[in-house]
Amino acid sequence: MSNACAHAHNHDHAPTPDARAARLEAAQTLCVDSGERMTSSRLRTYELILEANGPIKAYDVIDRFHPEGAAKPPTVYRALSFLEQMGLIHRIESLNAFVACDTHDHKHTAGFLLCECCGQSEEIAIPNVADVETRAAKTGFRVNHITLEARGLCQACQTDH
Amino acid sequence: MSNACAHAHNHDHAPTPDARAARLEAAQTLCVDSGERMTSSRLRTYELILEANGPIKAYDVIDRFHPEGAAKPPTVYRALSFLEQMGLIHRIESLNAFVACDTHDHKHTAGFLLCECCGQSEEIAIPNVADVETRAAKTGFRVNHITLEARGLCQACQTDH
DNA sequence: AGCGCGAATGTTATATTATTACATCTCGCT
DNA sequence: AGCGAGATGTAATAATATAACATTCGCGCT
Repeated sequence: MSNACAHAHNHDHAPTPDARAARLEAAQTLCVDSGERMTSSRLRTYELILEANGPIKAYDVIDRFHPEGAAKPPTVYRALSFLEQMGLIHRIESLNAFVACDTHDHKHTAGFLLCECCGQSEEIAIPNVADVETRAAKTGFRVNHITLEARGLCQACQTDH
Repeated sequence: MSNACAHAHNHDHAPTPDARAARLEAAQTLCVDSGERMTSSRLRTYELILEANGPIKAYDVIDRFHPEGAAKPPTVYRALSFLEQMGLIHRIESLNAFVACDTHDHKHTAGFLLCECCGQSEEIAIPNVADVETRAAKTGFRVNHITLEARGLCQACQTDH
């Protein structure tokens, strides 16, 4: 999480331990139901992302992976791609970071409001996906995936300043 | 430019040499009018981006910078930030690449259609900027900048396949 | 239980992308 | 000419991500 400015940033968004446990459980179920394996490195990666208070960098996951020392990068990058494919996490392109999916149905496309001050993110539905597709279709372009990331200031960071 | 598939990709989009010269000229003017200096490394960087047939990576600019050998990274990264601040180029977050701004007024925010096959990009106005801002405002978030990148297949690449 | 297969992981090395830090130079101004 | 701010040069290194190949694991089959 970035910390570009002076004030406190004590507006927490990470799920509570109970909520995390429930999400880990649900993720297990989701994988089993899809015929995929929720292995320990995938679970550990997901856990660290859930614990993070906002988007977290791959190398922060790598560093926190083991109590005694860092994981090897491929371990974590593989888990990240898996979790992304499952829709359990999203990659934030403009931050090179990852955040847990916040919707119940684990859609693979979502928009984000990214606070430039406290680093937290809010997942939003992309308004009018259809308009983007319509515009694209004007030149015959077929859309597979939309990245929408709005940077700015969250309410807490506006009032803190 | 990526080349993920077999077919020809002979659908060129780079500006003609004449058009490039005009754009370089216009960029000079824009800088002078804003009290900025269009120095030789900035100009060379912009030229290489204009010559590219789609988004170009920083290190491709670095490699092509001098006839006899590569530039030093800070030279090019500094020029890239300058050009981006001037609105002459855009950064494509999902590709870690840069593309010349295609609009007359050099707006700092634009959307992109990115072909996953031929690697070319088309700059579009972001549909529904207002909708994003309205949605953001619901939680008190103030938007500074929107990144919109739609990946998919351009018309040429659909028909080629 | 033992076997075989494909998926997942381990391991090492390296590729790619980007920045820091500090010395030096250039240009416009006086 | 001399100053100051902005721009550049230079070396080193940080941060992000993948390639390649060996090994192990889980699971269905016999």
